[in-house]
Amino acid sequence: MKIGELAKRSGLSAYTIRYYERIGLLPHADRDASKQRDYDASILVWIEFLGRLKTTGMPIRDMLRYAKLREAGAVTHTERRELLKEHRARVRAHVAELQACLLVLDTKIVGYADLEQRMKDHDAEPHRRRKPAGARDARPL
Amino acid sequence: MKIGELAKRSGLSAYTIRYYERIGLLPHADRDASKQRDYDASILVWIEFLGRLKTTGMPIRDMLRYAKLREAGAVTHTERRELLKEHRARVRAHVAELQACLLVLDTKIVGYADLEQRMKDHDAEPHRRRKPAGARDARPL
DNA sequence: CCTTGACTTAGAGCGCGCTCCAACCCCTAG
DNA sequence: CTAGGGGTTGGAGCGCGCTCTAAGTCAAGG
Repeated sequence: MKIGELAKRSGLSAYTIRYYERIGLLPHADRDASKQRDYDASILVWIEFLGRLKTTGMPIRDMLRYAKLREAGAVTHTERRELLKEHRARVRAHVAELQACLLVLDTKIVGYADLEQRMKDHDAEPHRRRKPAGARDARPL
Repeated sequence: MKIGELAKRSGLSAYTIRYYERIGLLPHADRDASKQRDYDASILVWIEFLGRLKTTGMPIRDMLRYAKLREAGAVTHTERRELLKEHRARVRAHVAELQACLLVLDTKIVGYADLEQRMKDHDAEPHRRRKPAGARDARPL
């Protein structure tokens, strides 16, 4: 597989693939007779995994650490596992943070909806306070 | 409150506060007699909210849109609400993506743990395959 | 009075992660 | 034979979000 096809299949641009190779994120690809990169399909698995690390916010320099360990072979399993565990902890913390922000966002959005409702009420019947007492409010539970 | 104190209280640097004012994320602060920014504590609420937008990955140009609407007053409530709803949808999608990645990470981490276990077993008793049949494996459910 | 230090401005610089360019090479189809 | 469309390289450029610098003003404390 040449770089153009790998680009299509992986979703990365050819520019990015070459860049990743330059910095060491992708292993130096074998070249064919005319010095063009010739990829094995197995590289896709690695690229996909890199994508997940990226999605979860891992900076390139850390992916690089992981890539180096990977290239160093089986003796680095423990180290890689520790690296991933630390990363996972950070991602979990980040997800929790996002969920907290989502609650705030919900509150804010509901707040705007309320304000609009009140403005409509005000336009329609300026002397009532807040909502008109409707049937749906009769039993607040 | 002067910029130095606001920096401490908000967690932003004074540089960043000035930068935010320059680009319009923070309203132009009133200046005291000697032309120094003099803040009201209420600005902290806005900065905190900006922080949540940032945490949730909103780019500055979108925060700017929101800030402009805010300055335009109550007539923009609906628009602001829509903006936040769209943002919320993106954040929710991102959280879902992260959670999917976390599952992959979990699998990967367990995989490394298994490999290590097998290597130990192999060192100890090279002729057995995989795990020694222990009590905890007797009923796989 | 003079120093200290926090403040002011416009603008330069930085780290990240690409993205693209220039100039060249090589293979294939018409 | 030649045009087109891929590939190669090193290095420049970009968009983002700050971060810092230079040169200056100002107010309070010793």
